[in-house]
Amino acid sequence: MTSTPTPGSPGTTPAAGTRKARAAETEAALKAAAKRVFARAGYLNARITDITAEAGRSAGSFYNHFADKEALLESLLADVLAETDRAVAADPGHDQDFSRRQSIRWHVARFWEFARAHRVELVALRQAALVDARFADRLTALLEPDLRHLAQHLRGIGGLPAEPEAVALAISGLWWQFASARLVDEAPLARSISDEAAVDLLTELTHRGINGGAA
Amino acid sequence: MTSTPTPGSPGTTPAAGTRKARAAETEAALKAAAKRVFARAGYLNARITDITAEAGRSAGSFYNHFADKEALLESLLADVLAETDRAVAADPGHDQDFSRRQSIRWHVARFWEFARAHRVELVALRQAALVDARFADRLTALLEPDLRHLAQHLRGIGGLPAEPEAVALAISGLWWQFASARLVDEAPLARSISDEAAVDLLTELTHRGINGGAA
DNA sequence: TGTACATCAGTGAACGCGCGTTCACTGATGTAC
DNA sequence: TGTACATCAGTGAACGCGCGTTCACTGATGTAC
Repeated sequence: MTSTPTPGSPGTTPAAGTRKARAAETEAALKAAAKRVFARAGYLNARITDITAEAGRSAGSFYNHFADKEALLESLLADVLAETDRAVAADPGHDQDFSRRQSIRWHVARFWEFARAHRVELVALRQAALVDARFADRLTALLEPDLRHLAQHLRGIGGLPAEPEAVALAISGLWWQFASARLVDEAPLARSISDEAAVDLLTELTHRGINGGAA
Repeated sequence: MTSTPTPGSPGTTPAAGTRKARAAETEAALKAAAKRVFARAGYLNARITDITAEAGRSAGSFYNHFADKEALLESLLADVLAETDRAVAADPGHDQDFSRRQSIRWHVARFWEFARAHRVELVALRQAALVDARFADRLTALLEPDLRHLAQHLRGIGGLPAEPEAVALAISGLWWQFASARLVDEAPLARSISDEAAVDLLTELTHRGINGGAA
């Protein structure tokens, strides 16, 4: 062989104990720590030194991996999107007919899983969006495909209470708000509702709202 | 109050306002300026010097009237509550029967007026609640009576999709989320909807959700 | 009524805290020959 | 294979920016007599 194997071959996991492995380990530790700190204190309240302390690293180490707190959030969001893309790709073509309760329930359940799995990142993004226009745009961009997807499913259904886009906005808002109350705010009222009951309720409200309650 | 005339604009007439009148004027100017700054930059991004500059006062003047930015927000919220109490007191006993579309529409319209009139303060409160547990409690306390009121109206209606409290939470969330999208976020989709259409849509979705779409 | 002093609202430069960010340094890993 | 040097990840004390907050000062209003 010409020399030692190049430690940085793209796509391969670096051998344990190498520099790159150590660096990757630290980066992962910082991201995991950030999620815990965000969950505990909120994104806006989280200090960089909170994150490094939680990860058991020094303050300066942070800047070997991220330019600032915003870059770290971007990195977390990229992970979410990558995972979501993988999940979407693994999905078989789903039932498009929103006049059927089963079809609605499938969509609500997917949404609920997504919100539950990524609640920390989603809440952090919403907080960041309040303060930073760039993240506000990112949030809009994240939500828009879902909105269009929903509106698409509504097109062609008779007896909607308004334009498909407006109804989609309202329905989407209903889902997000309820998920937020249930998964994040931990409002006492919301906590007493099981995940299944929540999905059932959103399904039923959506179905009635769209189809006028006709079975 | 003495019989001294209230002074005119500070620049033109350094008129003989009493001290208290001058102080009250400055306090009002600071509050009005704060609302404009909050609307423009958001509560969290607003610096105290932004507010004093907008009000045309010096930085130090702020502390003659408020201990800090939080105290100013508290003061704005007190105004909102006082005004709301007055409006509620002026209200005749309203229709309690949520099986009637008209009754729902009345409640939605009242809610919409409230959200529209006080959107700046409400958004500021929501932002403050993200960062400050005291305001989080205040927000919960502000919303709770409405929630209970709503749940009360739902009790006794047959065929609800879930417990009255859960349905109230979802319905209330729907209203808030939609009002927020329409009145605050200025999402392009939401802006194309008129106030009346918004109230109609929320009324219809609520009515269908509660009553299963039966007219 | 006029005069002298007290008090108050407002001013803005200066101060200082919190926290993000830097940087000289350390020890370990990689490379050259 | 061993040796000397280069590079890198990590460290943590120190630096400095932004912004809230203070405070000595000013001019105007109120009060005492």
